[in-house]
Amino acid sequence: MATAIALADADGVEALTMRRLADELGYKVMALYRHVANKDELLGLMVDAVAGTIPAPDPDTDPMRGIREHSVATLDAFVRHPWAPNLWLRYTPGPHRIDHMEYLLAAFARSGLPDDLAHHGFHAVNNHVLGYTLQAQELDAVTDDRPLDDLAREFISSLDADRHAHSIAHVQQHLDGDTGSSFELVLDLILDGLERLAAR
Amino acid sequence: MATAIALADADGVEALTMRRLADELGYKVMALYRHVANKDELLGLMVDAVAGTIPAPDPDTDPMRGIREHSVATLDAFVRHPWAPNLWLRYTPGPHRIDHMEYLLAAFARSGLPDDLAHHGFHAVNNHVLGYTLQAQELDAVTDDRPLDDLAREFISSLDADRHAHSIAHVQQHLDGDTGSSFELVLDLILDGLERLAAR
DNA sequence: GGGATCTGCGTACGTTGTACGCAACGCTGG
DNA sequence: CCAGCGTTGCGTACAACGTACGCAGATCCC
Repeated sequence: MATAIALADADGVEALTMRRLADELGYKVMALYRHVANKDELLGLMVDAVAGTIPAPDPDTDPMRGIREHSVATLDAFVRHPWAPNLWLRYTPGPHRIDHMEYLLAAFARSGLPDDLAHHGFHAVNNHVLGYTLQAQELDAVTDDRPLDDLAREFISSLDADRHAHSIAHVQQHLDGDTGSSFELVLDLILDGLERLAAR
Repeated sequence: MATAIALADADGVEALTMRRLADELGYKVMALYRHVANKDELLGLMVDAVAGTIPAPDPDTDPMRGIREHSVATLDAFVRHPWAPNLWLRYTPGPHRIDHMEYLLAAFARSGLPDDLAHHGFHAVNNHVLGYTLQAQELDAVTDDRPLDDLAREFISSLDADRHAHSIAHVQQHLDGDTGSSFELVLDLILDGLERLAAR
């Protein structure tokens, strides 16, 4: 598992072939099949292993604060393992992912939000973390080893200055780096919004 | 393109092979390569074609309302083409996707939000739509032709009733169907939150 | 009417996941 | 101590895939 994860981290998940993994481990391909049923199972286990590295905040920190920390920790793991978020969705949760899920649900349960808002909140936070990472990866993935700025500028100049003025401005904002990360801002938007809804 | 999309819709994107597509069209494999450089380009074009089917609301509807409608329309397209959201992230936007992006950015520009909030808002909404669809698909994808309810119940009974009480309750809520879709609720949470931030 | 360009395709290759069955090892009960 | 059995590693083999390459016929333009 460790080798497989290291390999995927280093060269992308598409570089993780059974042969390559076997090589790396000093075995031959078919030996791997004594330990996993097939590649799919391997990938599922890898995802769950990543989930296992996400630390759950202390169970008696303030719920909303715990949710925040938990989300940031998850984002962190996804940044470390860029292939993970995509696979995350493709498999039935393994034990670590269940714990991951359980923590978040427990925090929402302690938050005092009414049941249905807690339910939606869980999904909202999950979506946010996952969506945000995927979107961030979009940029990385597209850049085939060329500096991102170059690509952005090239993209801009491929656009029609009139018809796509806003798109140009938006990319320009990224280039100028004058906007921080949306991640925590939007996360707070969601959490505060939930509390405000509950208060009514 | 139409055939490729139909194929992916029907049997999943993994069933879309160059040979299969050629067959379906009544050609042989290598003929396809006169029209696309490689499979990757084909997939990119498919995604852009899907983006082209997403109707943009009238440009002078109220901005926030336009954003809402646009998001719902996008969700709709993603539901129709479940393979799309994943690929969406993997390619530099083609012309239709740029228009799609441009509409959303223009609406935010008209919304009166300060620049940085508009910038974050754009990402927040994109994330939400994308994340929400992906999450929804998780469920569909996992179900290998078995009724979803069965799988959910099986999942529940595989959990430890004490350690995973919240997870069980959450899945149960889904089974009972007593919570509506989070999609619009959370979307509004984000949009309202942005306006509230701006008002301060 | 003759070249250039476009379109379809046959053949072939390298890479991938994995089925199948054999051999060597180590444990365990008599 | 040994027979038998489960476990582990692996060699061979195959089917499916994306696609490089080059030829042949059609179409278009001057």
